[in-house]
Amino acid sequence: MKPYTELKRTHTCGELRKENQGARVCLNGWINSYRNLGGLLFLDLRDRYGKTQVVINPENFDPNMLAEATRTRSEFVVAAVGEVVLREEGTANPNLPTGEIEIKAIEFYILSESKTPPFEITDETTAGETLRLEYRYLDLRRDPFQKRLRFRHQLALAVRNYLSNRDFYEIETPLLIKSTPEGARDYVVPSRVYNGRFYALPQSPQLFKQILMVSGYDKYFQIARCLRDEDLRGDRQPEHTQIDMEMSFVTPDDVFTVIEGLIQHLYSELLDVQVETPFPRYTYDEVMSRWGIDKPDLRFGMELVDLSSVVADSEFKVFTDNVASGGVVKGIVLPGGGSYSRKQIDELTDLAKKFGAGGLAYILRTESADKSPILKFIGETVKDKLVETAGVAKGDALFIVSDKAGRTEEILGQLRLHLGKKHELIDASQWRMLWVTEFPLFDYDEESNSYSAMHNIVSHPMEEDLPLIEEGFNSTLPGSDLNHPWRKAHASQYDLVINGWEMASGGQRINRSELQKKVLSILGIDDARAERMFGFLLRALEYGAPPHAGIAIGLDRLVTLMVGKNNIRDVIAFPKTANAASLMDGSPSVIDQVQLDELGLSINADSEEE
RNA sequence: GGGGUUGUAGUUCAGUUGGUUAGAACGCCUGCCUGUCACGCAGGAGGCCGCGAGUUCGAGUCUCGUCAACCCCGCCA
Repeated sequence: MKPYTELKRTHTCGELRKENQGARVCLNGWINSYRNLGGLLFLDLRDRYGKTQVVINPENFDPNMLAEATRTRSEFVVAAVGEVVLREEGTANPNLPTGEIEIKAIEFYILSESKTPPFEITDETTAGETLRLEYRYLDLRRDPFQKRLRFRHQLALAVRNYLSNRDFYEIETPLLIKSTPEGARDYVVPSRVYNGRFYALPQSPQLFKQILMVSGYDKYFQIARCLRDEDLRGDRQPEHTQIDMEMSFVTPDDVFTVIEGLIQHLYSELLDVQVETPFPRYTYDEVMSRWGIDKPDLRFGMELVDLSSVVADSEFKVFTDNVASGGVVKGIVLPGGGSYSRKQIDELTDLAKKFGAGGLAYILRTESADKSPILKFIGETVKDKLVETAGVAKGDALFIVSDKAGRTEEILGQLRLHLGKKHELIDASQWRMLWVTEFPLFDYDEESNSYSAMHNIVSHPMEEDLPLIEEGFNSTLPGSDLNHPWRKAHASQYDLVINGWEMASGGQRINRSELQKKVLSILGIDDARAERMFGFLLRALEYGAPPHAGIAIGLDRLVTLMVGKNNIRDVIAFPKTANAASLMDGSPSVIDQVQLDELGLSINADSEEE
């Protein structure tokens, strides 16, 4: 066999056309398929650029090379030297860009053999995901994956160009950082030099990008890996990639403008979709009230309708008592739901209970009558008023939940999503972007009687709410009281939502150490602990930190949505399973005793495996 | 941590009320075939029914446990 230096490809498997007729070429590629017609041999070579048919006629063909060609099987890597010829009349393949030509082979070599793959490398596959994750290198060979990873590359490149053209610097921040156990659980890396100490892998570059603002790099971005040791979902992996940004001497409006321009640019460049800007903005309170979720999918209707005042005059104590004690009664209308069966109602009720509802009331409207189990309690008048208020047409169903404020909305929000998907009410051709703003600054936990950060510890309170921070310290109200100043404070914090996916999250950051310390103390972190955990940030804030704001876009999610998939595994080359394992390389795995000794670690006997 | 779904040939699946030798398609192997491109035709090999207990005369099928994958809640931005 010739040395490979003489067998390197002259063309890819996707580029030859009839204009190349007569050229002597050499192709390298994988055997996509082979067809032996009893002498005449057709081999389809594949690489990431396409497929080209090679034909071998045994007449006048070197017998040794013919033997090699005959034993060639799927996924062998081969080199074929030959002449580009026009296919005979009627034998062109219109399904292939290269289908008008073929390579009439002169020489043929096997560069590398392949075992029979566990599943066929085809555009569409029925192989299960477990198998495909174990043999990820074969799955990635498939054309849909080649296209998606190409799309991902192009998107990342477009992001870099767009931001670079607007004076942003891409600056890398460290992967080995200090563990700050706020928010998600850290992935932790033991130190060899300092036995008993640990680095953490970053959940995001948050604090480092703020410090870059202090350092004067007033427009920063980074396509950054972020790691979180939390349970997985279809839209969550232990490591994901963010388009992380921060700007100084700006307000949130400036961030919105940059992001809207970037998103508009990406959709236009990559999908040829023209997106309208500015994106609509809704406060957190408004989206929770209208859609019952902080990331509403606006591609379909079914907004929540407040029915509290309508049922307040009814005789139905379940409703009236709830409203009297501060609860709310709300409903959603399912178009065409008037024909719902007993069984469908029961299923939906079970689902509502799963989301925390005590029960699910309903009114089914048909041409002939309105059916409802609560009719005898609420009476015709209130029923008609409900139907009118909610806008229930004949043939529709009204589903009603009566519960505490907040929970009612969340339950209905989940039901709305469920019904929207189930009855295919979602217009998949739409792209609906929106901003959600004015999140609560703090979450209050009833059990531990303490505050936690709704987003993160560096969120700047909204300017008009700054007095509430001070008032809170002097308030005599218990933290559980909804009127406590701290519970009324909002953060200058915003999310970008696209088609019901939380696509980006950001905010204006605290740039004065005094305020930062106050917020930390509200979160139950005293000065000593604050110094231990965030001392480096607090100190940096003491040396002239400019007003700054930023955001991070979930790159995996954005790509997933743009390529029309619904799981981020489909746009990540080497993802983990739902149990955070990699089936391909077998991580996580046990390590040698030698390694443990060097790190000064020992494994508890009861947690040891194998 | 909790709930749900699934696990049978290399792959995707079927498998009756618990009953004799567990099937199909694709893939794989062998032979034939000189214009195929989902090539065709003929033949063949291939099974710890995820794993472990239990019930039973008898278990792919029923029960319990366990493992794995997927989805959801908690968790997470």
